[in-house]
Amino acid sequence: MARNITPREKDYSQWYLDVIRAGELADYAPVRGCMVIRPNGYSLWEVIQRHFDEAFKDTGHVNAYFPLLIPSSFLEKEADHVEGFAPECAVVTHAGGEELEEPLVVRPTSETVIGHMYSKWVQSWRDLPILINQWCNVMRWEKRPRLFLRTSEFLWQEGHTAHAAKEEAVEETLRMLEVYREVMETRLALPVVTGEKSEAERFPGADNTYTCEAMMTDMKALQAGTSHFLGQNFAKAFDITFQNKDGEREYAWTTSWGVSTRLIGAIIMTHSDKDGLVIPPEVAPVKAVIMPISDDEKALSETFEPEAMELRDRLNALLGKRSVKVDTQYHMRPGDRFFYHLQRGVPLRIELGKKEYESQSVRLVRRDTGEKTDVSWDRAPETVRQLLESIQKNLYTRALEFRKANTHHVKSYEEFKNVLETRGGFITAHFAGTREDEKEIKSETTATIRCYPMNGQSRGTCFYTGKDDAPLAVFAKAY
RNA sequence: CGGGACGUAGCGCAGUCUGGUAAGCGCACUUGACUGGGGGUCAAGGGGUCGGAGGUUCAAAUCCUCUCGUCCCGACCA
Repeated sequence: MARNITPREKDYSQWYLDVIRAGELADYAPVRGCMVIRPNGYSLWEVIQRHFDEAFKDTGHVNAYFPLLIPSSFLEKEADHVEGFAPECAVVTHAGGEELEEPLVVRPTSETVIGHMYSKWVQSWRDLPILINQWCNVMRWEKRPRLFLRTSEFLWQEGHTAHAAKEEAVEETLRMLEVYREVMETRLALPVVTGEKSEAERFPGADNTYTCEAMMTDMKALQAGTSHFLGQNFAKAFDITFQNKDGEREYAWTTSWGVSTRLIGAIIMTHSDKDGLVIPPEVAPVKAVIMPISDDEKALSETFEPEAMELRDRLNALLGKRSVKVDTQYHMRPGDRFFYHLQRGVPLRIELGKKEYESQSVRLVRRDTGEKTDVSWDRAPETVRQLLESIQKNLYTRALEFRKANTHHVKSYEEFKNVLETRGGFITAHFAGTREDEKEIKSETTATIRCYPMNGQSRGTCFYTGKDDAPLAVFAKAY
């Protein structure tokens, strides 16, 4: 039992912070709302990044970089956009020892600069589509920051595409939503509900916003990624026009989509436990650690350690460079070394001591279940591979089962309030209310519409207004 | 931004009401010994000027003012 981590049931927020501290993922920066992502957190982000980046490139996107500073007049060109972002913008008013003629906004997102550039780059239908992504930082001033979930500065990826036809842009929006779902489920082991956002929760300036919603182990919802169909709103604001095949001038159709370091928060709150961080093997910077154990220094350096190195090399050949490390922290006692890796979420621990050496075997210990397996040296690589797969699968299944067990369908508002209070979790219900109704429900229960699920084509009577033919919605309290 | 709690060693805390003989405890850290397969034992050590600034006072961790930050609740929020 970890003694430096608050039990989850005692204080969920404190548990979350303890996991981050014990796992050395992040630390507070001198500026309020900002965080330092420490090497353990950053290497996790790098693996996550790699999976998404691959998926973007597989779907024809290329990376580019647009600047951090945006003329404030750009934000104002799209009415909803400026209204949505103005309150959380940081603005640079002085530079070079002088007051600037036009203040510069630190990007909260880049639709505007990118729109400006696209208008220069697009002339003909032959210039479309443009499929660009950028990895960068953004700044949205937060009143109530929380490590990884809501910080004033965070790292993310923003894809921005422009298309000649509306259908193509809609298709792109949905394709990227599906790419997100795929990577989140197969790599991060995060089951998500994909769906469309209500009008109230839509991205400022978008016609439609689609989302991936995940359930955390406190049963609250976390928006893990969004994909927006921007219609021609930004094309009109930034004059992104092209000549079509008939020689007519048309506005382009644009999309944007993003996932951020918030995903690290999602991994923590989905998989971690009383002993700290648990990382799914597919995103773990270190998939397994080999621990030579002995009270005899000579045996360690001459026998166990060389054996461990050899096994490491065989495993790395199978699992990829640097996937497996040998723990040579012999100044620490075995128990301390166990906890060290436990708290860092390493999926698999491989013990090699006297007992194993004599029988030419190793002991494998799973991070997710604590289950121990002894296996001979020659069968070790294959078994490790299988166990990692099994851990990956187990984490996903466990999270999915948890979500299923905590999702309830209701037919009336009374039932809605009752379920929310007594059981919590996700609530599915047919809903045809207005924006005001949604607001009313929120102020009364603090639950919001997370999305209208993609695969929830069922229609029914609205639980709130009694109207017929209402679409299915997922409600929950959210981060 | 409103309400509440809190900032004393790397972490967790006591001391603050009743100013002085309070810079203290546990863990962690250093050195040594015994140990060593889920956070071991003993011994000897190092480390803080009490979030910051200003004020009251012979004297401030302690009282007053301002300020910065963290956590919780609320408002707001891709």
